[in-house]
Amino acid sequence: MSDIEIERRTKTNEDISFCREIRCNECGSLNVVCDDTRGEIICNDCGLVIEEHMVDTGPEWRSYTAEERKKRDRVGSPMNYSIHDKGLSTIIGPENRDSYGNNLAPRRRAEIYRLRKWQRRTRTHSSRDRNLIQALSELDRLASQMGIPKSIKEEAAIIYRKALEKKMSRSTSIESLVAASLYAACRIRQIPRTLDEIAEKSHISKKQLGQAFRLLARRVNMSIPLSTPIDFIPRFANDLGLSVSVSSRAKKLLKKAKEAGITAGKDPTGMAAAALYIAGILEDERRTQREIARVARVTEVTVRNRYKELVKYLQIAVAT
DNA sequence: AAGACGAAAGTGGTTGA
DNA sequence: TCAACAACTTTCGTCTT
Repeated sequence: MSDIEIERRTKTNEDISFCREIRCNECGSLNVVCDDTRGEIICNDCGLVIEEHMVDTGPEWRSYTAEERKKRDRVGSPMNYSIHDKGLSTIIGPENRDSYGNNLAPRRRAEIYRLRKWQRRTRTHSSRDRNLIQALSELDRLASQMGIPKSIKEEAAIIYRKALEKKMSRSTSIESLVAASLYAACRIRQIPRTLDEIAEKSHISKKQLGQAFRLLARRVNMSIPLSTPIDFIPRFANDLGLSVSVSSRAKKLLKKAKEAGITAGKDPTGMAAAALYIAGILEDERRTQREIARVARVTEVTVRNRYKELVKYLQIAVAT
């Protein structure tokens, strides 16, 4: 038991805030923090992930009045593009009559004519903006449905803008590009979602999403770290209702596996699933392969294969 | 009856000529 | 551009608890 190091997430930056009214259901502590970056509520004493996939309750991207605009302090440059009427503004009608149906005076008539002209011009100029409006609203919907924290949503918005600058909207649908940006943002922040999960909530296929993402990674030169199995452990463990000791154990197993070089080239979710399976047995909180395979979105066969590899390595480790 | 195991064939993506 | 290739999935029969 002593070799199990309980990993504690502590208050490290301002993304984390205390939420006093919540009590940890594992140890009863009130030392519970809210981590917006990871989208989780975590007990600071025992490390239990109390809540994840929190719904983002922050202000909307769009704003329609000067007062509202002042409140939008949480976003940076993408906001410039998100202030838009979204097609809801008044359109000056084509008839030269006032609201009573009377003909307009010549001077007034000329004025209205000028206004119409400018409205037409600004509208045709804003096709790019309209793309962003649509994209950002889709991003809002997707992120909120998946419980993605706002900081990651912003990251995704920035990535999307970069993609637009590279003219990626020519070859890729808005939906695919939004989903790919979100996927990339999650990878960058080390709390990966699987392609499957995002494709499911978005209205595109996994294949389309994968293609869009690969194109995105190539065109927008940014470093997207490889997702490691360890990144998936907290989420899967929580979905399976496993205790912290199991996930700590699983993480330890994965670290050893990585040192042994048997994780390379393997699906990280499958790897994470197998580690949790073994850790569950070791910690007497067994879950069936089927249950684990379901939350990790891989097949039982894959869990088994990874599991066999891990066990093979572990026996060597025990023997030496 | 449910879970675990493994073989065999199929699928979609990557790589290197 | 195409074929070889590795990883993963699907399917299904058998063994174990």
